[in-house]
Amino acid sequence: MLEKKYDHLSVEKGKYENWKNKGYFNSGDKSKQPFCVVIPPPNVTGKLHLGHAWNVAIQDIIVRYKRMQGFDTLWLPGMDHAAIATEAKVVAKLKSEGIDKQTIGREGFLKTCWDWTHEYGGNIHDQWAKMGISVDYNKERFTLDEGLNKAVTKVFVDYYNEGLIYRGERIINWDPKAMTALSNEEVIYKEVDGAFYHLKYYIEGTDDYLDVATTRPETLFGDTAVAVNPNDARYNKLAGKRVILPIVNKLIPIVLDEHADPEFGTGVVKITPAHDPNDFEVGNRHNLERVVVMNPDGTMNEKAVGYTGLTREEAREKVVKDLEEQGLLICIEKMKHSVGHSERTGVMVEPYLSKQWFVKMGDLAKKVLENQKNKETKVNFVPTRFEKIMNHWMEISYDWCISRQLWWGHRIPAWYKDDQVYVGMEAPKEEGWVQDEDVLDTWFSSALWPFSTLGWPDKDSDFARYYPTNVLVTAYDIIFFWVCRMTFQGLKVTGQRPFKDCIIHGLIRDKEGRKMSKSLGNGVDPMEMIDKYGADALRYYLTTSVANGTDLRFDEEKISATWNFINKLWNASRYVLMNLEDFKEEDYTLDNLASQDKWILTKLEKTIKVVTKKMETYDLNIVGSELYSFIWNDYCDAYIEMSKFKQDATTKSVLLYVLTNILKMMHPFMPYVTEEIYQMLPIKDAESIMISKYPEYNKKLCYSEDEQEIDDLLELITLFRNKKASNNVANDFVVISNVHNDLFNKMLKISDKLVDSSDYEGKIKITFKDYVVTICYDNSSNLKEEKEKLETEKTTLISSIQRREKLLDNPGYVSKAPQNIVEGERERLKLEKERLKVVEDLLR
RNA sequence: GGGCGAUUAGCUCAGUUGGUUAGAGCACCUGCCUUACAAGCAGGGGGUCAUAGGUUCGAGUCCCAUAUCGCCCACCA
Repeated sequence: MLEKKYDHLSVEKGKYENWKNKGYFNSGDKSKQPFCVVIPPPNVTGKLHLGHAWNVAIQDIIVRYKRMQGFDTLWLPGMDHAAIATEAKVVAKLKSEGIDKQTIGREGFLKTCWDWTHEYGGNIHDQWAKMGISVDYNKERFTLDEGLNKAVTKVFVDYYNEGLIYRGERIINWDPKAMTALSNEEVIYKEVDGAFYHLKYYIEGTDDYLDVATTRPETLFGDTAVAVNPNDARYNKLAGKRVILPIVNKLIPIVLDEHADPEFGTGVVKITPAHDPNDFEVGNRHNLERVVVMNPDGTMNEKAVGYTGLTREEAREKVVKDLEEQGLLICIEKMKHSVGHSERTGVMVEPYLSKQWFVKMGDLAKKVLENQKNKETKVNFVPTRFEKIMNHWMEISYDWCISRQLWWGHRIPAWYKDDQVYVGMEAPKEEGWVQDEDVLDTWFSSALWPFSTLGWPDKDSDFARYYPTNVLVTAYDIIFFWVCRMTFQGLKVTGQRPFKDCIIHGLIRDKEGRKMSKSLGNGVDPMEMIDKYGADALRYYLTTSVANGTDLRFDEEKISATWNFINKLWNASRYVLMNLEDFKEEDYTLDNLASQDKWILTKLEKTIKVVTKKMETYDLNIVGSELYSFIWNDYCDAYIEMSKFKQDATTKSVLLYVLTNILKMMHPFMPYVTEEIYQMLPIKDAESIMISKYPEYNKKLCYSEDEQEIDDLLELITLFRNKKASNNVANDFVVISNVHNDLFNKMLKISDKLVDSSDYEGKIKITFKDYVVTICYDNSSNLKEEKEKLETEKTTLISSIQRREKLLDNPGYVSKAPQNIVEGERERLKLEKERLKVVEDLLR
């Protein structure tokens, strides 16, 4: 016997370990169709937040559903070494112990990283277990494990040999705190208060100067020209002349270049090729020298004579002050402009000339765009609008800077000796070769995740069976970082898309709609919610509250409401089990079905049909509401109530049959509570609901006539209760009824109140279709009130009838609208006219 | 500057290829401890679907414009 109240703590205890030990999570049954999902690997040193909980809940629902449908499901778990994120944490930790990364050296540092990996990886396992996710731990991977390392290296080497990876000196985004290059995606632009510093660049041999406006005066040590637009009549005649670079007092040329916008600033722009991507291009066009004026840590280098060693910020202050003293500062114009910041360390990114490794994106991106035109082979985004995000990225794609000046990651498989470069799977045999110090962008390895984890490039691995994967689930903010890159890597390396469907969910926000963040302190720990309401409630709440692709405002009250829903299911099960105490397998029968039995079976089948359809399109929120209303309204409020008046073997069998199907459909959402109840059923088709068979729509169990009959009775019951309540009918009443249905009388508790006629003055006449039920009661004081209500009803009816008549008189409507719609309209008109007649009679 | 999304009940959100009287949860009002559940039951109130046009027999849904909010991308010397 179940406890009176659902207790999530006891229900969820021990089940996960049991499932895991029984091997239910494992893949590999070759007799079945494969279905594969790879988990978006969380950062190994991270802590799962609500977004992760949401993400894995969606995947687990899909995977459990497919597993119950008889697929050989492989949900592959794993974690990401998260190069820069982890390294930053380890560096900070070491620093707090007074240790510098350089002191312990590469080897010592990596050991610390691995220690952390093992420690934190365990935390993530614990959190996954609490969420109840059915991943195949036998297949777990880590982005830095041996197999993945091999895949990463192979892709690098192959690309290099094909000319798709090259090493070059370019302006890249430099993080002066982490002291590494970044990709464009790792830069976040923020509006900051800045200023235009107007400086005097005197023209050689004259007393005239050019007003050069810059936001970064400290970079003037790297200026190698000033540019004006060739069509700018104010300045173009100055081409070929030279100006005196302030402070440095060096002569630099005035060049004509389209980059200078006459409309912007003063129309004169200083060119610093080593510290600005646009200036770099200008420098290339005019063969200008590139002068790097900063050290990797963001301090000024020896080129900034007199400023060497100062930080960027200190240098700016001093430069401005010195310029002012020398009379070279015209003015400071305050303005707002957007400045790139490092996603990880938060510091201002320095555009920096540096030798790095790049992936040539042009052809790779084109391949994706081409493939997206093919319906059979494209990545299907859910919702579809997110495909545009990927396509846009492919259209504007620039070469991807993949080298990072870090230690924690995949070391670049390149070796140098004098001027020679060697790229290969193994180090060169001869003496004197030195390996590149850098590692790869963490996204380079995660881009290979859908196939590297399956054993690629080994031919006889899981790769052959499970690739391409079926579904990838991720939030929209990861499309640029990950989805785009997996797609082009998959297409290039394997010749196929990495996944067929890509489900995009939104971000979790707080109740006010703000993004959850550490700095705001508005984050919610999913584990706390699980302790409080259970994983089942959290999972259902997260996955059924909003449509795909939209953000979710976290609302604890809704989890609480979900808990109530589970409690409802729990108590319904409790009722069923109470009724089935002595029930045996041989008692089970679906013969001699009464109308209400047929009714609930029909509603069940309809629910199975829509649920299955919506599961296939990943509309989990619709599945959720369908199940909710079926369970609560149809099964609990109606069928269970009706079952109390007919407690034969058929009723018990139907109660059990429907409950079993409910539990199965709910199981992907609420694995724990459904398993708990399933285990107590007197008849079951599997040793665990996890591996039981998912319901299939069965048309044979649909009885539309009985469905209609009970629908009508329920409608009539509601009308009856409504009228009775709104007219304050006490217990002293009798009923004249033409509804000769015992169930109806019992539901309304009027079996002993039925009469053929009555002397009571109070009469409420309820009509619905052919049913006429009159409540007769002794309460003359209510007569006036009742009359008013009838008047209101009459007015409403008349206007509604007029509306319908007008509609049905419209030849366009009758000829063009679908037949069944028009028929329905006629039917309702007929009912309303009949009711109007009744109301008018009563008012007479 | 380009793009995307949102705008529906007091709040948070659904709303399928256009087709009954636009739904749910929470909140609210009324009455009930009816032996599955008071974290419940029964009944109820509450919306000119942001605004203005258009297409259509018919628009929350499709098209155009506008407003407000949010996000993404690009530029910002």
